[in-house]
Amino acid sequence: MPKVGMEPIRKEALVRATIVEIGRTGSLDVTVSQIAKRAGMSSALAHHYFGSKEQIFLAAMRHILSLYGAEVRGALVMADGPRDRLRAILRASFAALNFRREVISAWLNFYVLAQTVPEAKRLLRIYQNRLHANLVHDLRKLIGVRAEEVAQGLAAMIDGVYIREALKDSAPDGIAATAMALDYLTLQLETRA
Amino acid sequence: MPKVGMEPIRKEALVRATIVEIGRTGSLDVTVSQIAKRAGMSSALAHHYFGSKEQIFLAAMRHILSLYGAEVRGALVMADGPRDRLRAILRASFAALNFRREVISAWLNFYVLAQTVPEAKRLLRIYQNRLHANLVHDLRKLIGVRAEEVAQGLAAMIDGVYIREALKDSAPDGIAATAMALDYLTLQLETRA
Amino acid sequence: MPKVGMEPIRKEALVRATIVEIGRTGSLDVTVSQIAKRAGMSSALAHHYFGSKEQIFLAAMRHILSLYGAEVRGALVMADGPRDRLRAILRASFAALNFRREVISAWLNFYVLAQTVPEAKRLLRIYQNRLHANLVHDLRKLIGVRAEEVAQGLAAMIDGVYIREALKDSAPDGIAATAMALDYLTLQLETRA
Amino acid sequence: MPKVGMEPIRKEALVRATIVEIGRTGSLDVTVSQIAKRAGMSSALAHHYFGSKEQIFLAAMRHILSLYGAEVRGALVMADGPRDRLRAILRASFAALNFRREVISAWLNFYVLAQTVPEAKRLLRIYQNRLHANLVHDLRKLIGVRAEEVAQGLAAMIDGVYIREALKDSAPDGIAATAMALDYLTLQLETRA
DNA sequence: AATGAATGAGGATTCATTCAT
DNA sequence: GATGAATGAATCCTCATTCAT
Repeated sequence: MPKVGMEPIRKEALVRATIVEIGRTGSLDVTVSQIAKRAGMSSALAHHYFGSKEQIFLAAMRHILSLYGAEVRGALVMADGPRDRLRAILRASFAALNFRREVISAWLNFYVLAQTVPEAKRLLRIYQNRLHANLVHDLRKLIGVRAEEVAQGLAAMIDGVYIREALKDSAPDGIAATAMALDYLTLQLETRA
Repeated sequence: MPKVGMEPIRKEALVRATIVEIGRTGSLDVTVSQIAKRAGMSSALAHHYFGSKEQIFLAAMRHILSLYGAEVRGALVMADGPRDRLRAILRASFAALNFRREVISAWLNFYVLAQTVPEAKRLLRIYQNRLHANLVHDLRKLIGVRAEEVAQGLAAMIDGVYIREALKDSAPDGIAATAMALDYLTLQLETRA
Repeated sequence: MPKVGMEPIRKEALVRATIVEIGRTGSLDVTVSQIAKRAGMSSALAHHYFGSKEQIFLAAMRHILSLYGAEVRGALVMADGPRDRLRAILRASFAALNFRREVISAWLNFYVLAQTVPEAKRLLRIYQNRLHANLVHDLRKLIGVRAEEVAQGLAAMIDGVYIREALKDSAPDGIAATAMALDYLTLQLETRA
Repeated sequence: MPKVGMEPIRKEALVRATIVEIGRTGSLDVTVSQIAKRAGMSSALAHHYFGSKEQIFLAAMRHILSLYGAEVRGALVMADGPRDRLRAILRASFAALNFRREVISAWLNFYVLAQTVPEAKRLLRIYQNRLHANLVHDLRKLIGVRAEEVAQGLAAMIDGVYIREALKDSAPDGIAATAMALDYLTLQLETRA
């Protein structure tokens, strides 16, 4: 019997390495060799498991999106009531696991990837739709018809904070980011409710 | 007779072509040949004028940033009072000239470029600082110490709207974008003033 | 219980698969993995049994040559007299078993292989020599000294018909091919005898 | 003004080098680098002029086919009457320019290429059709309805002689080859006319 | 000023082959 | 016997950049 069961291990290592490398260089101009090397294997093996560089990138995207999704779901479990749930979503968006240098850089680059690769666009849209649905779901109970536009505003603010973070030299500050989004939310609820 | 004074003409053609090509492909993976071809000249000439691909990109950035700067300055000239000036800045941000498909795509990609190329980062920071200074200048008169954070929020929202636009299939909607930012501003002024 | 006696079974499966794959792609650019997959095993096992890709190809050649040899011998058994024997050889050359798409393509490619691999050249020469000997053996009885050149002509015609078949879209027509060769033979015998 | 007019020179050098390399290795497993090196340039330049390896091969085919065509046309110019013309075609087929080691090897490999590359198949078919048309044209005047099958036989013999030449160690013998084909022709004409 | 010519460096991908289990 | 794991070595192709004219 052969050595077996390496596939998931290798794939995960490659996905992590991809995110690290994209974060490190700040761009998608990362070679498969670099990724493979950081993941501790040959580039040939990386191709063996993923078939192409594009698939590696997409797997990395899925990983990041699922991390984010898990964070949000986890936060919602413990939230009580629409107001609390909305706060939970915003907090999760800037939680330490997602709001890291490399992950932020990866997000930015995935937006670029989505311009070229349809599957990347699809994945990013799923994220956007899910976030929007979550926000609207709770906002509706609080501000009715204005839920839609406020959800758009919140989403824009979240993405905007992310992209601006990519320019800063200092470490990402999730607390401040959360505060800013919460402030916008509070304002809307107080005034329009 | 040698052609004289071609330099600025050639350079501008290349800058325009660069923005178009980045917008078309949605990435910085644009070859100098593509750019040069679209600008109606050989790639050798492009190098002759700019020295390197990086310089071409930077010139394109400067162009876009100066377009934006001009739009804002133009809007401010006709504005009267801090409230009106703030509105003018937001309107200028989503004015038809800046809020075009290609330009939006270029912005997104310049954020990526800034991760790698120091000069690109510097240029983008100048834009951010100027915007921030403009916003704070007028906000301070209206909401005092809270000016800083509201300026951050507005800037994040502007960038967020831009980046999200890159994912949409429909044409950019400057009116809706402006409305969203104005709404945020109004809310802040009404509540915190 | 260890599986015993698998070797000949595996080897034959690989040989058949090799011919099929060469026929399918029409070239020697066939990967060991493709061959192994079609033969229902891993490429590692293919190497285990044959040692190298080259050996797999050579085994396939031997197989095809022995198929041809068997066909000819079978035909000769039932032939009576030199004239009849010559006709039998020609008929066997275009018999259904040999004159199939894949086998024809394999022949063509084995001629190419023989340019590079000495053993392949040796095998092909054995085929040529045997055919020549067979033809001359009987021709001598009929046309004496002219046997040599007529044997050359017949052999060339056979190979020519094969190679030209590789270009056709329609299925190989053994009947027509046989008729053409027989016609040449008859002509020689009638005129020169 | 730039250095100019190199394209045809480079292209021809590459075509020649391709034929030499295919002849030398006896297969299509020739790298673009090998070809380019022999042609005295970088592989990048080879790609610049031809776009792809496949196009280089096709150009080499066209070259060989046009050489052959020219040889035949040249021979026909001086031929008088159908019998003479047929002899001229056969002689041209084995004339020194075509019946060289490398060219023979190239022919063999082009038959292989035609299995995979449609354009190669098309080119080879053009050659076959032209040869067939030429032969039939003159045969018809001499043997009427039997022209078709005799043309097939002659064509098969020509190709067969070529392919068998690829196996020999000694230098190609155009005289003997021509004699063999002429003999077949003569026989047909004498008997069936 | 302008460009065709030319290349070095690099990158994605493939594949025969080996190895550990 | 059998195979998943793993890689080194190629190979095609691209591209920024330089140069001669």
